[in-house]
This record gives sequence, structure tokens and C-alpha cells, in this order.
Amino acid sequence: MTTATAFASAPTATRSIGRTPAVAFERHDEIGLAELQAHVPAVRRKIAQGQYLYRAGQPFAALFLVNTGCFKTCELAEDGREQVTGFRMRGDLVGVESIGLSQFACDVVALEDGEVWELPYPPMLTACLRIPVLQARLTSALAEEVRRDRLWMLALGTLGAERRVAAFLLDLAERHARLGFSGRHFILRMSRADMASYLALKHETVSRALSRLDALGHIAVQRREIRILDADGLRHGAEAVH
Amino acid sequence: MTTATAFASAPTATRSIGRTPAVAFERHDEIGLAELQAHVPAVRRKIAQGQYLYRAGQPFAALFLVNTGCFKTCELAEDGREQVTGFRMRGDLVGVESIGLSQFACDVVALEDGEVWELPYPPMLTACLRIPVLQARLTSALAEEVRRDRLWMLALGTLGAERRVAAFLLDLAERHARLGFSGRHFILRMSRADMASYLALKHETVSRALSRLDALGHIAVQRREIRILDADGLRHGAEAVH
DNA sequence: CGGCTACTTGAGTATTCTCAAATTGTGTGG
DNA sequence: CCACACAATTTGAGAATACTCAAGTAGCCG
Repeated sequence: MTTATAFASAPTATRSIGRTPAVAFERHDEIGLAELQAHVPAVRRKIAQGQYLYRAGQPFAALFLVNTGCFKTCELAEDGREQVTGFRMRGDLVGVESIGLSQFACDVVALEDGEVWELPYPPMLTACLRIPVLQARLTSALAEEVRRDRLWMLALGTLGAERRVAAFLLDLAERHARLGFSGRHFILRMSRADMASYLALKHETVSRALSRLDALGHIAVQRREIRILDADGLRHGAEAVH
Repeated sequence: MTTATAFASAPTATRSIGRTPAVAFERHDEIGLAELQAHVPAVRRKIAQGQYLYRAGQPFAALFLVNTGCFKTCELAEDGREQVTGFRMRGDLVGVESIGLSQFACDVVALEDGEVWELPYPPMLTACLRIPVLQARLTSALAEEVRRDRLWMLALGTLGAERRVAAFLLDLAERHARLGFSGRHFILRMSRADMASYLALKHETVSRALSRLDALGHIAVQRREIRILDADGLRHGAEAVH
């Protein structure tokens, strides 16, 4: 599943929820930030809510490592069809899908104020040549991206609306927990419409599914605040596997 | 879109269709077969219809370059849910999704008798270190895989059944054409059930969609033989974008 | 030429979507 | 700080799409 949400040091209204940022640097180092910094002139860049990190068609010149905030990646077809293909948060590497192209292949939008490390790509490439470990990690990150997308395709193809929403919440919870925050209580960074697009549903359907999961006692929903009350209930939901 | 079908020198009943194999080696060289052969002990391996090229859980030790035949990649969840995530044909590199793991992450099954080049991974890695171009191509191949999957997610999320089937056929046609075969007349290598799984539909729905596209005059279907009569009709189908 | 599997088609059902309205939040200006 | 306008969310009712179940047909293998 490709999803996300976290708010390391998110400066938003609901910041009261969630523990201190502090930890949760592991994933940065998974892609070798330490080695990177020695060879690639990484630049911190702040992005305001609603801003594009990049848009399809802009020259591809860098990858981005999310430090704070939450971003959505969107595919956009010529005929206007549009789809959210993932949510990226702290520790996620953004832009890898555009490697090998001269222009970015999709849009990335900040769902809240955030900060990224911009990693200029040519320097990144030469660094990879010098540091095999870095290369291996980049490759692994790409492969993992493929696996995530495939798992999400499996969910889309085999789960009904309610279980799809449940799976999404579980994925968020897990990513959240991995970043050192509570996996049982978090704030959705995206609108119902964004969730719906990612889940290949309509926002009304997502809303209904959330209400129903709430009524079943599996979660407690209050607008964007989610509390996981019964993870197993969510996982094995009553709905049949179709 | 992640799809495929081709039959370079397919030894099947319907081989009469399509031109001679001969050409269509470009994609092999896209990933640097020439350079590869000098450094990686590639082994030809024949796979019979229905055989697994590999299964999830088997030790990951090689990538595979499809020479002939058509393969499907399948995700399988612990709870039994199953989904075809793509079709691979001549020139496609198979196994990249498992890079970075010790075991393969999915199943790959031959839809017809075929042959692959087995590229042992450790030698592949060291070759990449020596030949930057090869490394770059591997990375590009991975990134393209991500883009394909994302485009397919867009289709799944925004198109109704009939247009999904149409998009699938157009994708097959294009890949087929790129391999030097007719893009207007080809044989499906997969069953309706496999198509359906990939398209996140039921096989009956796929069947109906094909019949309807036939009735509309956009295609001519006869079991697995497809003739594209009106590509634009397929592309812009009457169905509304929902 | 069976027996089998794959495919097609029909009829009724279920799920999700569409359209519409009500509600709750949020941000802004007075 | 409150009132208002706007955006996001929830909920309902009916419609549409895709699914399920079932039967029938057609090609393939032995």
C-alpha cells in the first residue's frame, strides 16, 4: 500500500495530538542521508500547504526527501482524469518515478506546510557511482515503490469500499507508528476527496465507510481525527472477500 | 499501464497471425543486453505454459529478461486474495520488484511456452558497478515500472468497465506494435479471468465489455483473437468519464 | 468423439455512484 | 469576540454499474 501521514513537527491546528518528533530518523538513513550529505549538496526547502513540490512537465533535476509535512502524488491524464496515487511523509523519497526522464511525470502537492531536502539529481548520480551502498539503496527504494504500488493494486482489485478504507487506515497507522507516533490515534492530513481518489471511490462512499467502521466500533472518527479501537476488527472486517 | 502480449516466435496454434519475429530486439538493448552478456553469465531458460518462472518466497537470485512467450505477475495475500498485476512479454525485465529482498515478492507464471534469459543478480550487481550505463538502465527500468503501475492505477480509478477493457486492448496493441507485430490484429495470451483480475473486474464483465465493443464496431473479437477496427473509438469511447 | 475448460449471455441482486440537502468547521472582517 | 461566508463532511434516496448465479455454447485435449 502506498499511503502516508505523519506530522513530525507539523505546525497545524491539531498539533496537540501525537508525540514529539525527536526519533523517527531511521528512514532518512535507510536511503543513506549521512553518506549523501557528504557528496550531494542537499538543500532544505519549505513548502506551504497547497503548493506544488513539482508538477508534471517541469524539468526533472532533483529528488526530494520529505522531512516534515505530508504530500500527495497525483497522476493527471490529458483528458482531465485525475488520480491520487499516494501520500508521502517524513522519510519518503519523492520523485523517483521520474528518474530517467527529462521532466517530472506527475504532480506532488503539499497537504500541509512542510519541508523537504532537495537532492539535485546529477550530483546524486555521481555520488551513487562513488558509493555503491547509496546506489543499492536508491535501487531498493525504487523496488519497494513498485511493491507498494502492487500491494495497493491488490487491495483495489479485491476489497470492497469498506475494507479498502479500513486497509488504508491500517496502513496509515503503521507508517505513523514507524515514525514514532501513535499508531492508534492520528490526524488525517488529506481531505475525504483525496482519500477517495486514492481509494478509487467517491468521497461520499468514503464518508459512509468511515461512519460505518465507527458504528461497528472499530474506529472513532471525528472529522479528520482517527482513533483505532480494534485493529483486528479493521483487518478482518465482516465484509466478505469478493 | 502495465500489460502485454506478443509472441515473437510463439509456438502456439495461432502463430499464423503476426509477422516474423526477426526485429524487435530494441528493448533488449534498452537494458543493455550487449554489455550485459560480456559481464553476466546469462542463461537461457525455457518455461512451459503454466509453469512458474518463480514464486513468492523463493530465494531471489536473478532477474529475467523475457525472450519469447507471455507471463503474468500475480500478487497473493495471506488471506487468499489474488490479483494479476501485469503481463510481461518480449523485452520486459522480470523480477525487478524483488530487488533488495532475499526472496521473490510475487508469482510469475508463463501463459504459453516461452524462453527467458536468466540474469544472476550478484553478477548483475557487480556488472552495474563497472558499467554505469547498465546501472542507469536498470534504474530507469525500475522507474518506468513505477510509472506504468501508476498509469494503470489512474485507469482503474477513473474508468468504467468498458473503457478499462478498451484501454487494456490499446495498451496491448501498442506494445505489440512496438515489438514489430501488428497493432491492429493480435491474439490474447491470457484468459478472460486473468484479464478480469488485472482489470479489477469479473470475467463475465470483461466478456460483456468485449462483446459490446465488438457490437459498437470498435473491435472484432473471436475468442482470443482481437482486431482493432477503430482505435479512436476505443480511446474516446462513448462512456462518460466519471 | 467425449469430457473438459473457457467463454458468452441472461436475469436478478448488491454495491457504489449521483444528486441533493443538511450539518459542522474554518477563516475572515467587522 | 462574534457573525457570516465558504469549504468540507455527513447523510439520504434513487439510479446505474458491476456482480452473482445459472444456463448454454464453443473450442480443445486426449
